Amino acid sequence: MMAAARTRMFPMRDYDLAATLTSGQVFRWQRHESGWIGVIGKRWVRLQADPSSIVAETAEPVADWGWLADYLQLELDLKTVLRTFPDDEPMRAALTACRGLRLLRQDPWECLASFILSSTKQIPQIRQIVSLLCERYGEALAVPEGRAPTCAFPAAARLAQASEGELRACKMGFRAPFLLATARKIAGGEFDLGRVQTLPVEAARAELMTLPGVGRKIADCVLLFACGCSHAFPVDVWVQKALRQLYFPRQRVRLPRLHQFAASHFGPNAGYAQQYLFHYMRLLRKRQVCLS
DNA sequence: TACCAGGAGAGCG
DNA sequence: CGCTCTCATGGT
Repeated sequence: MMAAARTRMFPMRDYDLAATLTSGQVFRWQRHESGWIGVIGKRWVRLQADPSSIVAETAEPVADWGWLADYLQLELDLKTVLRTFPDDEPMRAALTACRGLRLLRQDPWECLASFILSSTKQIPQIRQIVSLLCERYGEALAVPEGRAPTCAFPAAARLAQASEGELRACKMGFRAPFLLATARKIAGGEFDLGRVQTLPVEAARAELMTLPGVGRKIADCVLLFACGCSHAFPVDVWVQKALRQLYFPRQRVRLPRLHQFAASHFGPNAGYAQQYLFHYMRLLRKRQVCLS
């Protein structure tokens, strides 16, 4: 048994931490000097990546780092996942552009709440809303000496006590009543997020979609980013654009057909492939990738 | 200024 | 069923 320590080095290859933390699956990580500072559960965490390892630092000594290995999915063999992607031109381009991109394993409530806030918002705005929410409703956390104070993501029970007006003051606009109603269903025990994780994907999706403000896309985000359903394939405006442009050029294809195509074309880790397409499209827009 | 953003839900024919 | 409109807010 290793002694409890505040830092730990994990040997790791093929892990692009920057791409992973900025690819629109999580909204709280901040680049700081040469590393990343964020919160996992009720722990302040700093991550530092180099080509062969990830070094983690916490505020208080840790004996069992399993929670971090789980969050970062350190034991996942990326090459095995990538081999299940279809060998077509769009995927090859996305793979080249996004080498080392990973999927995290998030807390279901934080993921659900964050994506309820995500609808028709740009990622920097989602980050701002989530930041305000944590600052105003989250539990204060221990941080190392000299570090800025930070808070946990607020529990459903805490948000359930807020008023719609207070939530709107966090700049979430028309999403406020959705988040509030969902928080109250979960806090009141009317909806069991833990049980959803034990259901087959289709049943879990249907269950999630009974929550206010949760449609197909947000349900799929929770399934993929928090429940480990690597087949779940969230289709947002960017992924729609990617699928239409790359796979159905000059055709009129409706959303249900895109879902059907995605489910059959991208294999058992379709959701993983989806994240590569999403990130690839964003890199293209920012012109940070070569087209040829 | 006009348009768009990791959508969902309601109303319409 | 398929389409359109609305819902806040901030960025380009």
